[in-house]
Amino acid sequence: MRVDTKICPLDLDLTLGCGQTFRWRKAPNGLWEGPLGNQFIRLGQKGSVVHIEASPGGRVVEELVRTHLRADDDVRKIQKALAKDPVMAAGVSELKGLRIVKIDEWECLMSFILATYANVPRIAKMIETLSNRYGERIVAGVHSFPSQERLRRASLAGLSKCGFGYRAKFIHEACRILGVDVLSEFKRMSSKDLREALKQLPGVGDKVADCVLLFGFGRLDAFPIDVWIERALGRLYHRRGSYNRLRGFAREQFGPYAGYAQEYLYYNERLRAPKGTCVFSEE
DNA sequence: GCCCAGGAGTGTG
DNA sequence: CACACTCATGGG
Repeated sequence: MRVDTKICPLDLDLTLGCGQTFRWRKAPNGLWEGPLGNQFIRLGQKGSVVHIEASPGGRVVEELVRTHLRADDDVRKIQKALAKDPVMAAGVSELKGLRIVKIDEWECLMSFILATYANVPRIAKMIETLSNRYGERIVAGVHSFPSQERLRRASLAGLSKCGFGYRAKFIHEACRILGVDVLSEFKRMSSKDLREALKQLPGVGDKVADCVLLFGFGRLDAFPIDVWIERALGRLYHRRGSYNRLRGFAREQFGPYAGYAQEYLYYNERLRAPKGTCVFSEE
């Protein structure tokens, strides 16, 4: 199976390797591997074509991958809109194929509760531990992300043995609070109301809420601010201050595609800047 | 050993 | 509103 990316650029390495998703691994043979829903997926890219393998096989895999990679986003239009900002204009040229990922709402919420104050490798490890203990086996050594029903049955004592630290309690309490159909109700809410609803949950503050809005619910105007984004805004835009202050600046500066701007800044600040070749430049 | 990490919760001024 | 402190723990 294949997804043609000729119409609009899509770069698997940029998209799956930039830290916005935690379960994909690049195998030594160059293929990206990971669980997606209840299937184990392998993705490879040759030029403008993405090859898909799934086990167990299914007919809806391509649609699953297309949704996950947001293959229908018109990133050229998005980058053109963002390029009215000179910093963006100078920096997006090598990130044309970087796309925001669309993660399952439940998986995204739990993942970013676990992600608080941890680095990306550790987050990936925690999510793998959670999946191995509470998810269902897909193929040898790979488990799906645990469903609401299964995770709700997890005891605090069990979660506390997973090496999550104080996050174990947040996961446990969030599972108790969330009803079965709450997430489908969330999907119909405005971004503003959804953000407030998410922040009611234990372990969900401004940053986690914005991550879940962006990566889980596909609200492209959300602008999560972590330590890397805070640095980038200070370094490139000379902006500092509270979360809400920075968020206000981002909304005004980047508009409805602030989420994409955030991902470009994040990639540059966390993955590119240490190498010394900054894509983005000051002024 | 150190410092840091896709922070949140709580209390205080 | 802002800041200060605490919370557990693994990676570099």
